[in-house]
Amino acid sequence: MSGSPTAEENGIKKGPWTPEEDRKLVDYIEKHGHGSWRALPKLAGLNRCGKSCRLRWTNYLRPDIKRGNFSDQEEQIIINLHASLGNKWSIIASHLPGRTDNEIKNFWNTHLKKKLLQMGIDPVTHMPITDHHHLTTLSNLHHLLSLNDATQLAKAQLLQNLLQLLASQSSLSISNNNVFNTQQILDLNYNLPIGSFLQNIPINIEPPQEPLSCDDYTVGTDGVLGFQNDTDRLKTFYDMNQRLNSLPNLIPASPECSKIPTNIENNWEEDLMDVEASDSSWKHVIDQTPPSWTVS
DNA sequence: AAAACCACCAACCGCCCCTGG
DNA sequence: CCCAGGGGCGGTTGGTGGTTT
Repeated sequence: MSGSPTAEENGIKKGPWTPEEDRKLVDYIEKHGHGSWRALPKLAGLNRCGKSCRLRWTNYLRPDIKRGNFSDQEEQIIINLHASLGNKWSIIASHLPGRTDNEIKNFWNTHLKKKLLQMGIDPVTHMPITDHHHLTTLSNLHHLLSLNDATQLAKAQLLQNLLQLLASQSSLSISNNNVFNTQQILDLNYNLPIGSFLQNIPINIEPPQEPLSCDDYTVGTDGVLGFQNDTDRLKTFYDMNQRLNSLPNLIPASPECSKIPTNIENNWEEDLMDVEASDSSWKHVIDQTPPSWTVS
């Protein structure tokens, strides 16, 4: 193949950066700014290409880079933003101070994608996966419960959808005035782990009688809190609840399958999968009804 | 204890788009 | 309109460290 020589052919170094190279790059940028990235390596005394310098600076050496694991809040923001923006990593990164697009992309590919798939959510569309062949969690349920008839499969499917709906955590919350409250939305979206939300999940909710009052909350400051979806979600939640309750009870696969979860917290979905399922265990999850949940 | 396997992540590559001259 | 440079993105690689066999 002909063409321009590769970096290595030009004697340009590749691979991991040494502390010495890092120091040179930082020193130069602190004194002169980066200017033209193409010109920088020579001026800074680095045997690297400009692009490598730029990536090293923006992804690692920049002073405002945040280190460490992603918080639940950051994770939720990424999921929410990805649902509305797709793979716009730089835009997503702009909502997470100190995080780089590359870091977010890696985190998405190694953690979040897997997590969503395990929850039965398509990481591309953020919609529940309906293809049975790809519903791994459902197949786990199937195996767990020894489901062998259409009714139980249907119930498991509905339950799975319900879990997905809860997992999508939504912005559902009701204030004393029966109006969604911004702080509640933010709490739910950004501050509370999913498990906390689950503990307040109502099941015997009434269907919305009319469109929710949500003029002020259509879109959050980051542009991701679409309220129409929340209304839809609430309706869907209600509908699934009705359908779920109308189906016969699940039958435990064996006597050992009758353990009842005593506490479902942050890792509630894992708990659900781990605990050998029984009707009473589902009921425990589903029947946690807050004192006053009405929507009008 | 050692090899094999796996998960994670920094870094790279090639392509594309945008912008300014 | 064309071109060059900068920057963004998807996909991938390779090193490292932890876990399993």
